[in-house]
Amino acid sequence: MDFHSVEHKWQARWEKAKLNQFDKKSERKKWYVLEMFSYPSGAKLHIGHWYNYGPTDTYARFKRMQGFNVFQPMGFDAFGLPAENYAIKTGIHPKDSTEKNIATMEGQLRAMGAMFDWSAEVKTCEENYYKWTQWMFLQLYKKGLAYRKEAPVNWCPSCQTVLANEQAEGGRCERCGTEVVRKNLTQWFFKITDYAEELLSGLDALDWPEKTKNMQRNWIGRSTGCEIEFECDSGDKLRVFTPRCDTVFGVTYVVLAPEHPLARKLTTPEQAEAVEAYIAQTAKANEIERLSSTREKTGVFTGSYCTNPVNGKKIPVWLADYVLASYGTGAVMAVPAHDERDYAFATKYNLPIVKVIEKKGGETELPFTEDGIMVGSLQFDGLFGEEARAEVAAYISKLGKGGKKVNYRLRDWLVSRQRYWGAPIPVVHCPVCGDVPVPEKDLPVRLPYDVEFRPDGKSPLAKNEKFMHTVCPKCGGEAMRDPDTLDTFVCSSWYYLRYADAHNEREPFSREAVDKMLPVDVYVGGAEHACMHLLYARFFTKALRDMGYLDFDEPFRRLVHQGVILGPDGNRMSKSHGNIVSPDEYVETYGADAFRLYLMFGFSYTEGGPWNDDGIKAIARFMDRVEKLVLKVHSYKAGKDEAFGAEEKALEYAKNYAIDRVTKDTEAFSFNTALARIMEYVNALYKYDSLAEKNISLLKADVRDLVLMLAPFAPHFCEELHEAIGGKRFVFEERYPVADPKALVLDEKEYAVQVNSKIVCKAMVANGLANEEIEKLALSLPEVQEKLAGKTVKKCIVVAGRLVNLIVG
RNA sequence: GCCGCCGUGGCGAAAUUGGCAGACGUGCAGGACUUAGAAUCCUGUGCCGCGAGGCGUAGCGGUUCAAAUCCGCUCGGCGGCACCA
Repeated sequence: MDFHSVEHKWQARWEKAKLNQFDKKSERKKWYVLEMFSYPSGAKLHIGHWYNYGPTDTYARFKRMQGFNVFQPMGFDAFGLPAENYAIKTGIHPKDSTEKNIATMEGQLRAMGAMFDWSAEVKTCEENYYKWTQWMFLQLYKKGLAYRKEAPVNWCPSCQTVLANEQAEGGRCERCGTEVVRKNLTQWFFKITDYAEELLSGLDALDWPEKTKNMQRNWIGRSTGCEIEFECDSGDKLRVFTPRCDTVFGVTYVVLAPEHPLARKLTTPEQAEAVEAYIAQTAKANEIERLSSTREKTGVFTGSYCTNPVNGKKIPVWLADYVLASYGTGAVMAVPAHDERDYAFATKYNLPIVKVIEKKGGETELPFTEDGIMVGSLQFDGLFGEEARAEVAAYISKLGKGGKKVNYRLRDWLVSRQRYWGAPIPVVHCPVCGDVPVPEKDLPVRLPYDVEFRPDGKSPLAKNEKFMHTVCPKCGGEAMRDPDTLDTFVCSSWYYLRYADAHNEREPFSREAVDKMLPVDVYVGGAEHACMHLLYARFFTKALRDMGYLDFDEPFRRLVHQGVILGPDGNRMSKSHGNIVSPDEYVETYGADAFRLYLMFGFSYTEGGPWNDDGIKAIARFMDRVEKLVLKVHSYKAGKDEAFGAEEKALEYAKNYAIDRVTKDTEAFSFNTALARIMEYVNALYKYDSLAEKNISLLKADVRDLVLMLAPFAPHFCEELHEAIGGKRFVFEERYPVADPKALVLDEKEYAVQVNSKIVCKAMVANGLANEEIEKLALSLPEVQEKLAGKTVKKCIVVAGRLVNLIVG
């Protein structure tokens, strides 16, 4: 078969017949299959694209043949840093390079032959899309879910630019190697923390990989504990958070983060110099350094004291940068006896260590951080673990000094980017009215083309006078635009909604379209998005629901992560490893179908693994075998009164078994085993075909079923075969074969016969035989009798359809 | 350090979830066809042993009539989080 002309032929016919489009008028049940959209890079499609989109398309086509009205859209996550970096390097404008890359990629994606519904294509960098991204921002703002505050950015003093975290790995600028410093800027945040609890609890009901759910749980980081107020001699009140309030009698000092609002206020004149020096020193240290747990702890005494509310003891207040300003209250009660960090710090600075928890039935070695029995804690002595904490928390609450509290690690989402290639933040800063959102009717705030995006210390947009100067929508006075753009994760947080109504000019999507097509039934993409994209998208869905634009809670019902195809050497493919395998040459030699078949057959889909050349030849051979068989059987002439005997029955079993298993495996994204079952079926057909006497009309029907069965896996190839054997419609307009349960019931099955759990022999057992009969049958076997000589049977275990085990002694 | 996942033939991998380990495919060996090779087809193929038989799912131990699968410890690999009090 000439694969290339066959691919072109069917792709053109599918296109003409609009076969790949979602049928908005159909009554069939919708099935929304979504792959994570692509970033339009200049390079060609790599194996990762093929591995994500090829097998998932097989799944989509399979659902279509099952009678679902499948919606499988594709688009481009087109804003973002790489295009801008490329522009800085080459001088080619991000818009130009991105548009060019999209055009190239569209062509390649079409050539894959996936049934993408291009009529719903979305490109996030186009006005008709980012207009609505800005609209989303405004809705969140109206709802109080967008706010502005100061936050540090990574700043490279040499490149004069803000760096994303991944560009500042190891504390150095990825481009020039200069040490990155922290700089404070006023930036926009989305209040995702408002949804922390729901984002956490919602995970339970989702059909997602457990691993991913766990990562999100971890990321959200719910911690239950107690807030406790320590009153300072100055009268200031320090609140701390602790999940271990049962250790509160062992507090020997309190520590504030250096950025804590009371840090300077609590510093006594004698300590002022040391404290100022310490604050300056920690401000210099960047985020990465500070977060390293191996770093030696440092700190400084403020000179002030506060009082432990449970025992009235006076304890010193320290500053230390091992306490994070952004978590809990930014202050911590230190219990060196029962916390490793506090222990290390107390040892270094000679602070007292007071044991208040003892190990149940054993030596208590400090620091002892497990649950234990309270000691030296007045009325609480003898209490243990959870009960102890409940009692102490209740007491603190009674004292009016705090009480139970839940904290989350999840931080609000910083969405400002000091970058050019993104959606401008639709806010005007007016000297009179302050921050004023741009009225919806004035959207989009257009991203100007003519901008100096080479870095020189300012946001690129800030240098464009024409863009920056505007009038205040509220008072009409002179005002300035926000010079920042939105994080590209904002764009990708709602694209799956836009697909449903991609050409709507009046709103981001109509309620009707979304009600009909959402939520996404199956979402397939890389596991690297487990925490960011997938969490943000869930947040958007919930926020939009609360604003009345949707009525579902979760955007993605089922989630599947494809594995990673590694280089032949077992390393991740990369230029530096020199191990990149390009799909192109394989597609050229063997065709698109063979290539995707190999990707499905050679790997466990969710595992991936090292690339290996050998398998693709085997796939080509398999396709050859199928083609030969199909054409050969098609050339046969059927006779009259054809026999239906044991051979035919065996063939029907083989077919129905294959259908049954392929259906289940494809549903489970277990493409390798699905194809193994189809191969077995092909072997069975060959075997039957080799018989002298055969039922031709049965064989013809079974071969046709083979073509249907294989169609989602090798779409062009099977269209061609389907046509060759007289198919009048597209193969994808046919129904996927359904297994006949009657054909799956065999008259007899082979059982393993065991004596004392060791296999002795095999025996054919008639279907439906009672357990006692099976036991009798087993006992009568000569191999069993031999083992049984002089012993009695104590017990007999029968596993239906599998084995019989005689326990003798 | 913490959390999670994984470890099965020469290789890619299966195993209906506790029930015949190694499906399917590669590779290898032998054979058929061929002047020869390629392609194709057939047969064999976990390991040890000529054999009967024994041993085998990283290692050790446990539960069970029965363990790749469940439990405990050890070793090795991968992913995530990483001073979150």
